[in-house]
Amino acid sequence: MKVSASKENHLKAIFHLQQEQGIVTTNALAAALKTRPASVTDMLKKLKDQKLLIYERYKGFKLNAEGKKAAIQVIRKHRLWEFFLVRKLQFGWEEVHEIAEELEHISSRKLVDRLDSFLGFPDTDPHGDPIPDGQGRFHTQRQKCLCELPLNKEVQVSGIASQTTEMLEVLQYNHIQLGTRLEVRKKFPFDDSLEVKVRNRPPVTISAQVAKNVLVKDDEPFAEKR
Amino acid sequence: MKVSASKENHLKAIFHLQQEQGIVTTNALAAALKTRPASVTDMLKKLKDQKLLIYERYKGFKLNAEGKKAAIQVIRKHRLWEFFLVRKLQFGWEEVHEIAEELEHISSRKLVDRLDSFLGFPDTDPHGDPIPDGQGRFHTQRQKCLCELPLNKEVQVSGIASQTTEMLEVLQYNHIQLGTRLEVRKKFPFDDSLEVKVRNRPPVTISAQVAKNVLVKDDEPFAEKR
DNA sequence: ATTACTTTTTAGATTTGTCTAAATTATATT
DNA sequence: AATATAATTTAGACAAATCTAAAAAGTAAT
Repeated sequence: MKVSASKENHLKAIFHLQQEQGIVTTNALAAALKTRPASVTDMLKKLKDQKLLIYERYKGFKLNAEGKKAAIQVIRKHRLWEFFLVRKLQFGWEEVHEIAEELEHISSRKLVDRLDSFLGFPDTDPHGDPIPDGQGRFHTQRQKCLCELPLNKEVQVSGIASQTTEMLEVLQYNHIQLGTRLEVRKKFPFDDSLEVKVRNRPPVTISAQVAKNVLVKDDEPFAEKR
Repeated sequence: MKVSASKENHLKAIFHLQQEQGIVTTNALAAALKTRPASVTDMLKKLKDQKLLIYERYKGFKLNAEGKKAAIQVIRKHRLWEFFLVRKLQFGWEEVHEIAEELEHISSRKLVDRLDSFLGFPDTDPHGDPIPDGQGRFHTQRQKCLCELPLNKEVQVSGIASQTTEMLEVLQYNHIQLGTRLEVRKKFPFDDSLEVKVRNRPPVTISAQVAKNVLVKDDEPFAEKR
């Protein structure tokens, strides 16, 4: 049973959404994929027919075991290719997402496994997201986000949750990137913005929207992967 | 102006055919692509509209300068990925064609150039075919085939023209692969089959059909690429 | 040059994935 | 509970790439 590139994109997006929400809605998925609700409905029917999805109309939906397995394989491919692009081809971590969106649809299972081995079985991609192994298991925890951090504790940026160019622009402007050491100095309850102190720099203010997407690891130094 | 994967496949096939024939026919292209003449005609119109093709109905067709440039870029991608798969991911040279057929449609130009650099700017792919550089120039000559070789001259296999599994099966059976040193001992005019002596092995007989697809380089040792 | 054959093209259908606009179902408010 | 609003689905259309069957154009052979 074949899964097209478009279906893979839907599976992946559903997987991510249901991580947060449990059940996924048509509108949310349409927004995530930059497509229309009607198109999502069309696709849902196909995915249901292929028994990858639990879905009843007007009721929301989520992946079943098969669907999750398929989605995780796509995520695995995406993250391995990102790792390859950054570590082997010297791409910047902020420019690999788009290319990996294409590479993730190459179908050969053997290719993915060989690539994994070639890269030394990494467990974290260049944005800090965990890379599932060949059996779909994650070996790394998801990082905490800046907004749920105690004050005045120095941490290190270990991942960026969203990779829109707009987001990355803000981060670059504030000299925050993967590996940056920083601490949260103050929280403003009015808009949940944060005052953040980056080592050796004046403090800057970060909106809640941005903070939500900056993932950090407590303390231990950022290990450069070879 | 976008060129879909299918269009790229057509461009590539036309390029190869016009190397041999100068002008290409609808039936020949349909056969090469395992599609139908009617489908080819449809695609020809699109390629003509995109000004990649010189084409008048019922008259045959060929790529113009733009079309050739586009085709060569696809060939470049295909052969670089094949090289990558064999040299970096330890694939056998007989199994990479299919995967490269997918990888060749990844669009990022930067990716291709970085890959080229990462691989050390190889000029020959694992089947012995020349890899064009970033400007579309070929730096290597096409190899001669076994059937047009003088008798009793030791040469080295530097390429396999066709990669069907059936072909490769015959070669494997006769212990012929990339790098094998051999010489042609005798030609049988009746069916153009050849008696071939592989170094350190008893002589074997090779059909004309197979010989046509075994490409060799005169003498100089097979340089292992790093 | 007329007929027979081959090649190529056209006409019309199909599949996949998308869309808009309208209809339907669910939810929220009074 | 009735109604307004929001979310979702259906209906119908479209573009891309393919197909089959039939028509048209070109080629060859007497």
